[in-house]
Amino acid sequence: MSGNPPSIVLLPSSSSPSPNPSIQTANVHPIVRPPIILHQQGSQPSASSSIPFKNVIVRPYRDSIQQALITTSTTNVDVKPIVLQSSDNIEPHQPNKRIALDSSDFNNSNISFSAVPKSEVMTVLQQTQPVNTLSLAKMVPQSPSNSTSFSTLRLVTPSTFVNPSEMSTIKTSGQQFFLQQRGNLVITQPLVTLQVQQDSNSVQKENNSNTNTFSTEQSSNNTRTTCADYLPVQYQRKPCNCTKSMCLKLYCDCFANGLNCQNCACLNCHNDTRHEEERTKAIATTLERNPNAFKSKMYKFANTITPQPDRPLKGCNCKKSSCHKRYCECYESRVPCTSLCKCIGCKNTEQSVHPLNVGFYRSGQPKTTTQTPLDQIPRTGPPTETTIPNNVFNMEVTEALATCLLVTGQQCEINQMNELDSNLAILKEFQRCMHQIVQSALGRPRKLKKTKNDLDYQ
DNA sequence: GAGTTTGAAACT
DNA sequence: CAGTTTCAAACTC
Repeated sequence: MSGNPPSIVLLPSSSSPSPNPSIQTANVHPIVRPPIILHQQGSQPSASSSIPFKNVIVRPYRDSIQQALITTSTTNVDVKPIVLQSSDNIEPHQPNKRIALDSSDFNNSNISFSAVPKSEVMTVLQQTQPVNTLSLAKMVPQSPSNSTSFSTLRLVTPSTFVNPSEMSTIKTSGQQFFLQQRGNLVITQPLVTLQVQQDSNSVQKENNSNTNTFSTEQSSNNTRTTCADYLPVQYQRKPCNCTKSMCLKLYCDCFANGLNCQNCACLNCHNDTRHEEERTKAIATTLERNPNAFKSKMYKFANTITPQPDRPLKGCNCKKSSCHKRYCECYESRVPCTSLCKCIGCKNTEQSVHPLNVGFYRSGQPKTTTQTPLDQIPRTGPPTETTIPNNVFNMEVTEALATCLLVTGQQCEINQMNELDSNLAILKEFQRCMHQIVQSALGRPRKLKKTKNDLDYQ
């Protein structure tokens, strides 16, 4: 990912003298996690209102965070209010647009941030029942004329359970955020979304306004999120490491999958919202050259007896790997090579990947493989009318399932549902997904209406 | 962690 | 279309 050093600094353990007595120190175990934007706006700001919402995205990096930890552990840091750049750089709320800021964006602002007392953080947490959210800080407009409208800055964290007793608070200092917490550090993801609202009560209002929006579909009004945003870190796609392609070639997995780079270690990345125009051009160029680009090259449902629309568009061309290394795209996709392949000495046959892609796992599970519990479900024998095919629970299906469940859980949180109802909603969503997966795997038409079985759960 | 190998994508 | 180069990831040491 391209960009500047982080705007967020994580206070290290108690070995560092705290510059401010109110700042607690903590033993920090940085876990870089993907960003999640939980907050959703159900209503558009009125035209007359002046910037009712502002989204601020700060992009720290793992290495830089760790470096900052080292630095701040030995240095006294002057704590001053953090200063955002002029509001020109913080665009009015646009539900589907993110604004990426880096540390340089925080100069000469008319907005500053101050920490929220823990008691207030707790109060709001109790209001919103956030299992996945954490930390609030108040945004204090520097201009006295604006000071009447005290604003809330909400820091949204990954979908990790957060014990309220391990709460983080935000401290600001010059161009840095200080995030600190008792216990393990939670807010360490490379992309931290700060949502700024003008009205301190609007968190509550906003949640209330969303009570009717419970759905696994994301509203078009919502802050832009991707499926990957919601996935637990172990299921996230791999970050790319591109150095020369600007992530605008098919060399880049992110680009090839039609995704913006996120949490990547790439250099000079143009595969992001800041370079949308360039990215669009690159996509057009790539499609011109290869109309099948951005489509799955391998079939998703191997071994099915019914024709699949995602049969491989091309085969592999392996010469030395016997199609038994991840160099081989067929092997990587856990599907046997087909007549479309031009491979030499292929050992990635129908038998070798069946059942349960035994060869794949036994030949040494790659360290980066994102195997899910669902991948481990034994699946043997050819598919029949009543048995689902092998490989149904591939990564895409698993990710989609996990995403649906996470979205459901987050909607429950937003709607302030109690634990029991939340669990029930998630279970129902799981049932719905499983039913759809099985139906799809059996090649049956997608169910449009709920069955009696579905209704029994309600 | 550095260097090598590999095969897909890009280029000529 | 074929050959070559570039690229990023996988792999090895």
